[in-house]
Amino acid sequence: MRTRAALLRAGAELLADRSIDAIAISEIVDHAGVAKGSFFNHFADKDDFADDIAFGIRQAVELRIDAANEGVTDPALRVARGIRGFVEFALAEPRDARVMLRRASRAANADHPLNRGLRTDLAAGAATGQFRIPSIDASVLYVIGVCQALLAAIVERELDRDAAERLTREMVVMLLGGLGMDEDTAERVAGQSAVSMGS
Amino acid sequence: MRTRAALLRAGAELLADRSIDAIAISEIVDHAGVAKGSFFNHFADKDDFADDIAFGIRQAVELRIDAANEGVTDPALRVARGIRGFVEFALAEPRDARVMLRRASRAANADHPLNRGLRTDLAAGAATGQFRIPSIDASVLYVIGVCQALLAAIVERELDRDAAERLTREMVVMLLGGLGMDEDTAERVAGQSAVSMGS
DNA sequence: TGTACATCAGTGAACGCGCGTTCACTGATGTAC
DNA sequence: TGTACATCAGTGAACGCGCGTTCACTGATGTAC
Repeated sequence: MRTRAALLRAGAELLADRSIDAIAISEIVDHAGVAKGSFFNHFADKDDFADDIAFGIRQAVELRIDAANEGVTDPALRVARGIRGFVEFALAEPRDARVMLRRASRAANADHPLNRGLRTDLAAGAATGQFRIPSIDASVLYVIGVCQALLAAIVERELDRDAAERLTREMVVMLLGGLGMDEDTAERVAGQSAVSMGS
Repeated sequence: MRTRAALLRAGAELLADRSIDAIAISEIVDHAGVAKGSFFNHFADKDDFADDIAFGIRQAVELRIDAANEGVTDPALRVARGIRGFVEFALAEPRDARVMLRRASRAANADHPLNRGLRTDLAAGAATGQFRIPSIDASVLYVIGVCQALLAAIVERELDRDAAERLTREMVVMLLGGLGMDEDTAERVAGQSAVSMGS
């Protein structure tokens, strides 16, 4: 299965800059260093191929988010660390992050599986009163928007870890402020979520 | 120039659903009801064509935003009404809004001309103390993110004016909260920006 | 261990369709006199 | 006003390249005996 893996890797690299429709299969196989016919041993067509890549990326992201939030119960901290999980992913796999952002419109709908945890956290925080939000639906959308803008800035500006860390902290403070937390608490939670990141 | 206009209109319709690379020139001219050769009387190639469409859309958006903020000086109200301007655009020209969002990654960089006014407003609000923000740069990004998520929800869910109005108000309240305004003031500003919208 | 055979990922030449692009031509509109 | 000519947007048939897709073949690996 080395061929399949090489194709997926090549595809992810090319998809970071262009849509699948702008990429020829010849380019993909050239980039992967395999024969053209091999492509069709593994994928029905280009769309199937792109879907497989997107699926793999989504799995990798979910892994990071879940790892970031393991054992954490406080809703505000969970939201903050969820954002951190995305940022970690963007720093570790910038090409994959670009592919994810390119396809983001589909993930932006508030019912997407990736957002089920977020919805739960926001509802929990609203229930305890630490979040004061106009509606769960709007707040899910709100968090997604802030998170996407943050990730887009990190990958497009190619920020290093320090710069990304700084920007993330600033964005998380504003994010939590918008969820109704006072400034001091927001700062504290943002700080807490930061110290637990690996360097 | 009826032919050129027909091509641009057809292109905008097709670009709402697919990237330019996934659209054949034959499709565009069929959709526009003109001869294939005519395409090359007006555009050098597909990318040139797509750029022209994007330029036209950006002009239309700028018109709406400028109109929304004419004579308004209060920074918070300007930001809120700027968002309203985008929402108005999304409601009036949903196809164009989809094209804009599809190309949004380019507009997401905080120095984009569309964002020059936003940056000024945020700096002004920070200066008067009505905004308490960690940095201008991060807050520009923050507003862009919230606005894009809002627009994406409106056009993807095909919300009607009432539903869009409700969601917009909720998002603007959270947005202003994140910029450091207290909840009551944020509610008041969101309300003020709403009443001045046309029905 | 050695031999014969089966399997199947991988190969790359070949094919033919559909695409972007060209171009000789048409016909409507404007202009000179 | 009428005539002759120039201009140029618009046309659609034609072309040929590059693409997605196919397929007969190769060679490595596994299995039976």
